[in-house]
Amino acid sequence: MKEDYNFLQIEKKWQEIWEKEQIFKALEDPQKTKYYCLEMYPYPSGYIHMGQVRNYSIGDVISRYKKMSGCNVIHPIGWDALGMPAENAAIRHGVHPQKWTLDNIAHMKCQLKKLGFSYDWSREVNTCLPEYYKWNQWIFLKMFEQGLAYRRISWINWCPRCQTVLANEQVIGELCWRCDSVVAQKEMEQWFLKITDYAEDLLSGHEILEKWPEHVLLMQKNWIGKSTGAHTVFPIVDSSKSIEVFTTRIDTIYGATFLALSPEHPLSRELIGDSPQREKFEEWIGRSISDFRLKKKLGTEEKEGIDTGKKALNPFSGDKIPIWIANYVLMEYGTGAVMAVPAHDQRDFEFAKDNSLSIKVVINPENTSLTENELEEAFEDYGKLVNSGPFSSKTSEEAIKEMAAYAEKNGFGHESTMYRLRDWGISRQRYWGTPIPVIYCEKCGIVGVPYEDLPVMIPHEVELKGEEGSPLEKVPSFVNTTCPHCKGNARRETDTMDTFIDSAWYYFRYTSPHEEKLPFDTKSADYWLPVDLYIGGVEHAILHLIYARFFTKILKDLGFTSIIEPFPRLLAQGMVIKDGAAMSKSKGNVVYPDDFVEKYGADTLRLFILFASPPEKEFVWSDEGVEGCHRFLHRVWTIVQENLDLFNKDSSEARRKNKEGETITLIEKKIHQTIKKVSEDIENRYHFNTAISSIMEFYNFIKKEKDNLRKDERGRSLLKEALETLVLLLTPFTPHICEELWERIGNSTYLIHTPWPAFDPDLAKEEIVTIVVQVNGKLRAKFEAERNLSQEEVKEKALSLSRIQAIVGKNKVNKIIYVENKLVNIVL
RNA sequence: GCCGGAGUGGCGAAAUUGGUAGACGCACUGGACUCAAAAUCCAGCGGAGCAUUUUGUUCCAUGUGGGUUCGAAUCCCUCCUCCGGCACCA
Repeated sequence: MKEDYNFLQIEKKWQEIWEKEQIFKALEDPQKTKYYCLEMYPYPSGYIHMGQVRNYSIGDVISRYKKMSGCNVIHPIGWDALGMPAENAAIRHGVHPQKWTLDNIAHMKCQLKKLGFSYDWSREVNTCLPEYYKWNQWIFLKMFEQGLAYRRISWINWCPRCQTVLANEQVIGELCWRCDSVVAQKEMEQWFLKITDYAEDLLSGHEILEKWPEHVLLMQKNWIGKSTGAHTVFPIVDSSKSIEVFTTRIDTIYGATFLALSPEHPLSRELIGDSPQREKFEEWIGRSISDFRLKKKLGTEEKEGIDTGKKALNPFSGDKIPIWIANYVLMEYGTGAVMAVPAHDQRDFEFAKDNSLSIKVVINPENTSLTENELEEAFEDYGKLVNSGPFSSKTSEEAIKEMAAYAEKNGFGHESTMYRLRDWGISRQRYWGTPIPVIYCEKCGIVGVPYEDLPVMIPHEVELKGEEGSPLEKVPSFVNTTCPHCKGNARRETDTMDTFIDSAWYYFRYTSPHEEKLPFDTKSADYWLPVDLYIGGVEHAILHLIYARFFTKILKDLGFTSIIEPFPRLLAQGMVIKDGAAMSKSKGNVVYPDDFVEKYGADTLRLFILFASPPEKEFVWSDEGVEGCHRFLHRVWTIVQENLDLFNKDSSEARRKNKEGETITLIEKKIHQTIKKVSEDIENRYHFNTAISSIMEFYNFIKKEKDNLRKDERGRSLLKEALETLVLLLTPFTPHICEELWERIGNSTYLIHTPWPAFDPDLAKEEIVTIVVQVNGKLRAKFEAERNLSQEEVKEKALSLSRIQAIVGKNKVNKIIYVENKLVNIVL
């Protein structure tokens, strides 16, 4: 009796069974090879979007494949549940952030379950629960003890109308996201994590990450931005003070015609001193700093400066050079002061031209000499030194080494390394985040909350209006506390942590999600970690992935883990595109998965997403493609249904071996070739699109051969084997339909516990190969030949072909190129 | 500006190590089934030409122009377009 493919019913049925039987529960088992498959956990925005469906479908293929291949797989999921959108919802709709978040999680959990992902839900992690964020606080305190968490004044975005700090993401084109006021820059005391201490580790760790996409490593490398050079001290004339600069081009130091300080440089104000134009200077410096902080303007802003009237002594040349304050010098890189070499640095060149400062050539290109008057732009390449005292005529490379050594010997400089990486500012004046566990006491200063008092709970009762600073400041019961040391009155820190902290270590928590004494159990973490495959959007290439690597290194230094890199293998998936743009609410081109699950089923949606393009590429959504995949699943369903009788009759006779003397049939070959191809595509390349296409080819082949095969006993047995293989190979992609068919053909095991089919390399080999015959590189003929025929035989055969003879004719054969089992190229 | 990545039929793509360009799917066209339609099944499907009863066969085609090679979508150089990252980092 033929039955229709009722996907809705089938998917519901198996999802319930899987859940009831808890077949995806991961247990530590030292006997088995573990496999940790991790996908980036979602923010509970309300709906699972297509990007996440793609992310999780990829992970599910790998997880299911690895399980069938005998690995002990951990495949967890959780919620990145703290963050701004919950607060915005509260401000706009008056719903409490916690309720909003938990409701969203409940809904999205349903969505994920309807897609049939093989998650171990017993390990679900939710970062907005005290059981989780308690450990953010715990780790923070450990870092605070080590001096890795510290407080300092820094610049933040400030909305003058709302009277509040804005995160960078809340500044939209220099305007406040809420009230459209122009955002100002303001200095505030903030908490920082000393990620810069780990700059070198983060960089050298790349060596282990050979299986990361190169462009991601490159982005991180640029972000860390290591450069080597030298520090040099320029004494200020008629003063006991001096100015230190960092340069990568100490070879150009004889060409330094002025120093430029950042307006924020501690000496700037002092150097202006009692200058007659002091007031103008003060105004300019104030304006310059905040202008300058508006990131958008960086690089486009006109270079401006003020002459302090003071001079500094170039320790190499003995020249007295003017000290300027210039808006193009960054305070937070290097020393906040630069030696300006207009002839060999384009920025200095422009500044010198605008301010009529002198220009001095000290590097010449090979075989040319430059003159100051003719320079139209700075010559920035390496070359040969001139006008550089004892270093003249050396090459830049030589001079860089020797001059740094000279400076060191004479006590005014030394070789040094700089990074662009900045310390991680984690303070947020926000409600829906992890409270920073610190208490301010007038007597005792900054005191960490004692471990036994953790967690510092996010207070439930709070007024969220989106105005005036941190919401927690206005909760007296939260703010007012006692000092753990002196028991006197004290004030609690009201800033909360950046939510990137939560995601910096959640994959540790998955390994022991119910651990109560520590953030995670070290033994469990040692068993499961590192993550064998981490899959996620390429948009997290820098921030999240650097923070997670940083936290792992800290946890290692604290002795809680032995791993040095959390994610040895990263699969950065491409974006989901529709109508030429990334799917996003603001673009209005979002397609929600639910409608498709309803209409075609989860299996179809998953198959389509995986089939459309390889994971690292962009995925272009098209409504029509879905139909094709749905049709394919229908066909698979039908062909198995039509041949159910095979499985009833001789179910005792499992896969049979070929008897002596029986030739290997095409269908056998196809079975083994397909298993090989699909396994390799999943295992080595993660190219699911080609894996699926070869399953489709396999189906087409079965379809064509089935009537023939049914004619004799051997054929029937092979057809049966082919159909079984078809179901097994499809399982990681479309698990529900496969589970149903697997049951219908008489199996009682879950597919996840069924071994992935193995291929026989001998059977997968082609015995007859097509040899291509080219003449002068152009395809002229083909013939079939036995595999591994000798070179002579193949050449002879190729030359004997009548077509080839006609073409070759009387021409002289120069040489013949031979590629084994592939081609012959006759060169005339 | 600097650093990456990509560009292949009408569309998504394939070609894994330099060796048959376009697998697989979508769309489209024709046919079968049907009173009819949908669904399904079968066949065709880069362009141009020649020949022809089909089987054939030639030329052109992987953004542009060059190069290396017996042979290039693949390697090298030029330019164009699109995407991503960084962006006064001394």
